[in-house]
Amino acid sequence: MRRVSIEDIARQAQVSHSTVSRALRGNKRISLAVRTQILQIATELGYTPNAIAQSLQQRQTNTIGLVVADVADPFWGEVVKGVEAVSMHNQKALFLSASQYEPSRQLAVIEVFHQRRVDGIIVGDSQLGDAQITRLARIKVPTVFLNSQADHAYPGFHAVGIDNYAGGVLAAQHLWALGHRQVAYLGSTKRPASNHLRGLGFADTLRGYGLPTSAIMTHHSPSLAEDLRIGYELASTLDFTQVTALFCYNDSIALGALTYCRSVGIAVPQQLSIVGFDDVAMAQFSMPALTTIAQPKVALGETAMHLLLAVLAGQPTIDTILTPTLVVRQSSAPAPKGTAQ
Amino acid sequence: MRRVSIEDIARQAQVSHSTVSRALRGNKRISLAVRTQILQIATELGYTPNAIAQSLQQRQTNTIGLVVADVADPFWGEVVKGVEAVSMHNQKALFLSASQYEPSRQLAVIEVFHQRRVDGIIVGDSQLGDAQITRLARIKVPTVFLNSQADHAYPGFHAVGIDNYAGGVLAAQHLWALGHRQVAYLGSTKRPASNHLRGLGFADTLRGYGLPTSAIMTHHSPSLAEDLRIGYELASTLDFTQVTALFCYNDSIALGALTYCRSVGIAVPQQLSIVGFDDVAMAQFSMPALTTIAQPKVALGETAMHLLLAVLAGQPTIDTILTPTLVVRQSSAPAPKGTAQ
DNA sequence: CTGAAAGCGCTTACAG
DNA sequence: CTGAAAGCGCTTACAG
Repeated sequence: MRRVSIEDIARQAQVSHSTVSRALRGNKRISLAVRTQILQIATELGYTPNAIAQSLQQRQTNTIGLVVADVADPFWGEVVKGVEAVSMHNQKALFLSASQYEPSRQLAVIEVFHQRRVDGIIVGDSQLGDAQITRLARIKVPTVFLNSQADHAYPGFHAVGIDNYAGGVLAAQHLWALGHRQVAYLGSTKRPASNHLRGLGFADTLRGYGLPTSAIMTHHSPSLAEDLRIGYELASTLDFTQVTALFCYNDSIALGALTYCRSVGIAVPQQLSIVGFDDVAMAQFSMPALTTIAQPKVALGETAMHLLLAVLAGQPTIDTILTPTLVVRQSSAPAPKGTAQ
Repeated sequence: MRRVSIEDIARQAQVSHSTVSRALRGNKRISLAVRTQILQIATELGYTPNAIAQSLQQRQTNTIGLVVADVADPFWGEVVKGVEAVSMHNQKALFLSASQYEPSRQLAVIEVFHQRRVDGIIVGDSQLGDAQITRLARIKVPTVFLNSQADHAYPGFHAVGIDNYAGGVLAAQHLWALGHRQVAYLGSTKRPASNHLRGLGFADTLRGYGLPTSAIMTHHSPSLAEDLRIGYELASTLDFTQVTALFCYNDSIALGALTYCRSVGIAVPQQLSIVGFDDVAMAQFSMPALTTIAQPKVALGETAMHLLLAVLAGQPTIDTILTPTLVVRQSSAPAPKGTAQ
């Protein structure tokens, strides 16, 4: 059951396989007559070029590798969508692999991608450490980091991300303006860097307004459960006489917290305001609809892919930090009377 | 910037590249001495085998292509997760592409996968027509259909899916037992086959109980918007004096409908019961939590991949239809007084 | 135990 | 305008 190759076409057309190759690639030096003949035989035979052979010969596979921590995460689903769209549009095939938030698996996936000689790699939520980065540098595959979770930048590599700190600032400004003076941040342990920055932007800003650090609580769960559940459980540990507003690492955590509150009769936003992050599809459909710090998710994926394409094309590039925006919906409202200082 | 090849290793080790190849693959006919020496040089040089060259030579790429309609769909996110896990575990790399519910793009993606000589393909929500199937048959790539949306089976191909009709039956039984006698089905135009079967199982069962067809409404939206919005909009067209229960194509549509109901003050489940399909993560966290027909989403993906692996291994296989289960939560309750016949 | 040779399916510089 | 040759980086049957 051999597949048909240019050799087969050549035989039928009584020409050399070189000529077939040229005709197929639209080389104008082949006479129109033989070119059309070859094209016709090719369709008759149901010929499909072998991209593997082309890749080997051209030392370029037109293939991109994408590694994300979790494919089923609603945020990453949108990001992958953006990456895939641009990838497809530029005739690059996309390899997808999940790393489950494990740094060792991130590198393992990258090694596999390299074996397959992908032209470039996009890694989401990178937690690669120095040793792993050294190895990556040695591999010399153009790489762009998407929302890196490393504690420092990776010199020599490209990155696109969101301004997490600015997002935290936005949440703080919003909640402060509504009169909230006792707040909590529900964070995510799985994503150390963005978690830290969101919480920091939030706390710094409130402290800047004069709020004592003691009025800003921070809660993290070591659990590896899904975010909705983490949000629910974190909320259940809260002392609601001490907080009037919650800022959550992301919408899933916020939605989980919201569900807990409703289940125990805490009115949102009358008694408690909740602000999420990401603006996933569900944020518009919760009751109340979620106030959130929106990330341009699809654009983030598109931007990362465009950056990578530019790198591959040898063009000069600059890293991109997109800016989040505040989307006010119904889960946030003025602090309940008597709580403001 | 050439990468290091077995040729480079051979030169350093003063042996032929054949010997290097053998040593690297653990061929026991190579003496231990030279084998260790070669292995060491390989690591020193940072050698990574070129899978492209191996693929060409072995006429097998250890690569699988997966085409789904929408990566960001919460149901498919879970399914992809299952496919990816099994794929990774069996050292197959996974190509991912989105078809946006367009049959022409499904085939286009398949053609690209074939060019790249994937060993097998999994296509989700297939809407391939006869002409396209003819082409696919000609390509002769082992293919398994995951939740096919074609109106008839594809003879000669493999399939795994859920028993949609049985799911509709489950919903009907549940709602009937609760005393509902005026119901509506909120369907999905984007997935014709499963939509039809879910609605049919639902309606057949109720008719079997003696409910007149006029008491079973069906609503579809031609919109290509996201499911949450479709559910919201479909719900807004309902005459709630004529329905006490809703069965929705999936959880997203159900969640959208639920949001609409809450926004206009219709109490769920007191005035209206809602049953979804899929049991996505969010179903447990809506208020009220959603009663739904659960699909084993990750298992569906895993099963499809296992089936494909069996086909590739030349083992005998049988198509699999998984059975959905009813998960009762808080969005369904006895029909309000006075509505039962 | 090891090497020389052929070949996987292409592309392209070099001749003619 | 077309062909013969080399080569991309491997694997493996055939000799020795």
